[in-house]
Amino acid sequence: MKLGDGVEQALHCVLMLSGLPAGQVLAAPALAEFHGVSPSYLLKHLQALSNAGILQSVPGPRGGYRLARPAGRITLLDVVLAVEGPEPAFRCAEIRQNGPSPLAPRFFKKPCAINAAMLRAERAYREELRKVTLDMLASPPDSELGAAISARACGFFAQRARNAPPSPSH
Amino acid sequence: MKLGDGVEQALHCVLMLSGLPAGQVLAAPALAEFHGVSPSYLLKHLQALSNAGILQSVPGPRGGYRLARPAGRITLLDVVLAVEGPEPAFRCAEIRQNGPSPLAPRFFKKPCAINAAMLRAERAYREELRKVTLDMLASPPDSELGAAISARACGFFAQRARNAPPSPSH
DNA sequence: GTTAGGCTACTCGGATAGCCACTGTCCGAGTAAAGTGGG
DNA sequence: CCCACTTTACTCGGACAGTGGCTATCCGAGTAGCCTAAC
Repeated sequence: MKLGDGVEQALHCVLMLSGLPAGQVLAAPALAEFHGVSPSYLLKHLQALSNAGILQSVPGPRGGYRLARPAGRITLLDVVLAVEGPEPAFRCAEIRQNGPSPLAPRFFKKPCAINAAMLRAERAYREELRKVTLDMLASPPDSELGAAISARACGFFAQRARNAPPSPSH
Repeated sequence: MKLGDGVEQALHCVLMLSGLPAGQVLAAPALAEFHGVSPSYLLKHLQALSNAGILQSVPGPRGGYRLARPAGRITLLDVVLAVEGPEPAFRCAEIRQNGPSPLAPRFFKKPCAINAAMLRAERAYREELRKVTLDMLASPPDSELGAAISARACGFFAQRARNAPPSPSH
């Protein structure tokens, strides 16, 4: 049970993009520099987020990435599934069917109790992630931490954010 | 996010051992043959379960494995953690500290909101697995499926199970 | 017949190669802006 | 002065190697049972 490091990068990126002023985009190299990670590798995950419909990519010069829908409608589960893939962590190989005296095939229609329990646990995991939307993760601006984060992000936005078509599609 | 295949093997093995009559043990080759998996590889995970205190190993001829405590006191979480390791799936690398304008170190005392949310979700996952004990997974003996499973296991026990010291230690 | 000794065979335990997925990187297709020449 | 074209530079997108962990395997340490031989 191990999540790739790209998940954290993707989460921080979408969280940062959630604070971006409307009508502006941020390029992948800027995001990579801000987080101190490899631009090429981050681009890989940004593509996955774009393909999943979470981010919207604007090609060409002054292009970049932007949230495809409001932060309140993007959950942590969306981001994790987009990066890690939708398949569940526990995959039952049905080893009951192996061995010298396998059960009759008609018993295999329903998943075994072990598989059911594991999937139920993973369902709880995903449900917990589904409850959390991006706007919940922004630190309260009245706190010292929130103010510092906002200041850092705004300063970086003023330096690197670019204007782009307000809503090109849909 | 992916669990190793060994988890399923370990779960099926402990579930089978939970139905073993008291005072008997089952050897690793027998468990491997019953489930149709590699004996050497299964042995690796049985060792992990033994080191975790879930199974009890009896060395020598007529030796084998047995549950170290009643099935009602063994949870799925115990087995999963023994095989996969105790560290959480999401590890925050604190990439906030990277980049050109990192936050002040005093803000890093508390984990970021992302890390907190991910750990909370994983906590729910583990809590769900902790609720399920081995005796809950045994199919009800009055059902057709339960009867078939019991018959298969008992037949295999009569063929491969061996007597061993009733309770050597503790 | 009984018993002590040695032997054998079977078990678990840890240390050792092989392979796949994640990590990290590169170059190509596409596009908006800027520069340039002509009208 | 205005406009259309070319060039440029920057962006995203997909295809290509490197490495760590899971997969699979082997041989060694230890022990219970069995055989043998002496008493």
